[in-house]
Amino acid sequence: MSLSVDRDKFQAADKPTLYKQIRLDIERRILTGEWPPGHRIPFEHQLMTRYGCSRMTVSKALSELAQADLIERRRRAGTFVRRPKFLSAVLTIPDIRAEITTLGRSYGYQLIQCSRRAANAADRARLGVQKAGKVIAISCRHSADGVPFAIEDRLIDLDAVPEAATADFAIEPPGTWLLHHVPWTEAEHSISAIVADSQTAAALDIASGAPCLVIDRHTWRSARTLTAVRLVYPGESHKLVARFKGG
Amino acid sequence: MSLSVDRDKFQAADKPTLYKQIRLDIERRILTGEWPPGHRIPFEHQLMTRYGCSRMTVSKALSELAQADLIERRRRAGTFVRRPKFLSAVLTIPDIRAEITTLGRSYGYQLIQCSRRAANAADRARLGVQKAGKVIAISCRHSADGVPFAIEDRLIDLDAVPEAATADFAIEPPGTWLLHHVPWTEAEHSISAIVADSQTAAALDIASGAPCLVIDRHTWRSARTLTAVRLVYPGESHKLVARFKGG
DNA sequence: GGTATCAATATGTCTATACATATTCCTGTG
DNA sequence: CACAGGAATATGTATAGACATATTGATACC
Repeated sequence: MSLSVDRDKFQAADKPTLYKQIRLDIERRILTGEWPPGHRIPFEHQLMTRYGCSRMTVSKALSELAQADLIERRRRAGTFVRRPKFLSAVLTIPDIRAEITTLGRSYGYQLIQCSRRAANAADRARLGVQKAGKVIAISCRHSADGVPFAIEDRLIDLDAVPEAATADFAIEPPGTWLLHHVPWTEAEHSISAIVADSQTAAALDIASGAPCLVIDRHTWRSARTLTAVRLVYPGESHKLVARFKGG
Repeated sequence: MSLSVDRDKFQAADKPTLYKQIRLDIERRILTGEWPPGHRIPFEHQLMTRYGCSRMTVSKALSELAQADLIERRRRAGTFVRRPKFLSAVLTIPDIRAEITTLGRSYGYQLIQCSRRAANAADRARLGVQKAGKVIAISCRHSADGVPFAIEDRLIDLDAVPEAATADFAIEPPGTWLLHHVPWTEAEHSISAIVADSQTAAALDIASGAPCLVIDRHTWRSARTLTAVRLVYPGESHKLVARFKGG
């Protein structure tokens, strides 16, 4: 029986070796905006005199930053801070409201239910937390041009996200609010298919027994659960598309 | 809606330098399941004799894999394939056979139909190619412990993949064969939900009208279509999981 | 002015070597 | 047998040097 031995990779204070110090130093300058996107980072031979080490060492630091997509290295030209990377936007959590409005369609939102309560056993299981705390449970519906687009059933851990108590989910969809107010570090999508029961069918205005695509999303910040949400989409009219490179 | 994963990084194909070849070789073994999670990767000095290079070179390949979280390196103990595979199903091309066998279940495969023909209009539309060429059309079924796992309906462009003419798809599943023989550069997954028609239901041994998860995958090499495949999974037993980081 | 050519230059890869460091394994001791 | 401590070992970091390669920028030529 292990009490969830979770090796905290954020606190794991690596021994500050030289190349790691260099990497962190440059990373800090980028993240604080001291070196904005497009900025040219000092040449390797300048960095080696600055840090008093060999070129291989600064090269190792820069290589890791390049692999993490924070910088871009171009022969002869130099090394540059990358523009806001698309990869993260790509793997980011979609904001349904933005998704619909950017397609030029009108977005509609109805709050079905919103309650605040102490977490019961089912809530704790769904959030994957041990001890009881307060949660907000929300049911709502998104629509595009008046046609139901998705129904959402969400649980927010109020201990992890106390600010959520002040949000008005009758006006702003919880997903949109969270995206704008709460930073997250990890997320997991679990995608499956179901057939609509009568209640779901009524909410989505489809036939009972029609296929639906389900996304169960769990979101964390530093190993702490923030929210769990289930989104149900009419399965014939919606598709998830993922395009990627490999080889 | 889109989970729109577009990892487009300008360049087409990196020059295959030695350390990159090593990295890709190991990556392939991990992703195809040849080296399952927990497997200990050969020691660095073994890899340097295998690839005929210095330890620094294999170390660089391993370091990048470690940064990508595919492997874990432990001093004195060795290097191991990591258990939680990041960005699994949705963002990689899973080898169904490996997927099943690494879970310790027995893999079963039945070729339902395999024909070779000149591409008709429907084939061209599905492959997204203009001119007619030869194609291989395959229908088959995968099962785990004797229970149907997925049905597969695939089209291979023989002009792009002439080696496929020599493969025996009665023995080896086409997905597995392709993964081991044909390098790809881009792929797109389109995920949706359907209800099983009577034929699908019979093939998957589920009730007619039961939900199914569908993956339509299109694979290219340098903008040239290689294959298009539709995989149908029983929707209640199977889930696609995508785990990712953000902020 | 436009263009082909070439040298300069910054990054990219690789080697051989050295020592540091964390773990495991083994061994001697109580 | 338990345990402390040392030897063995695989990875981790760092060095200097060498050559490769892509791209820029200047130069010469038409």
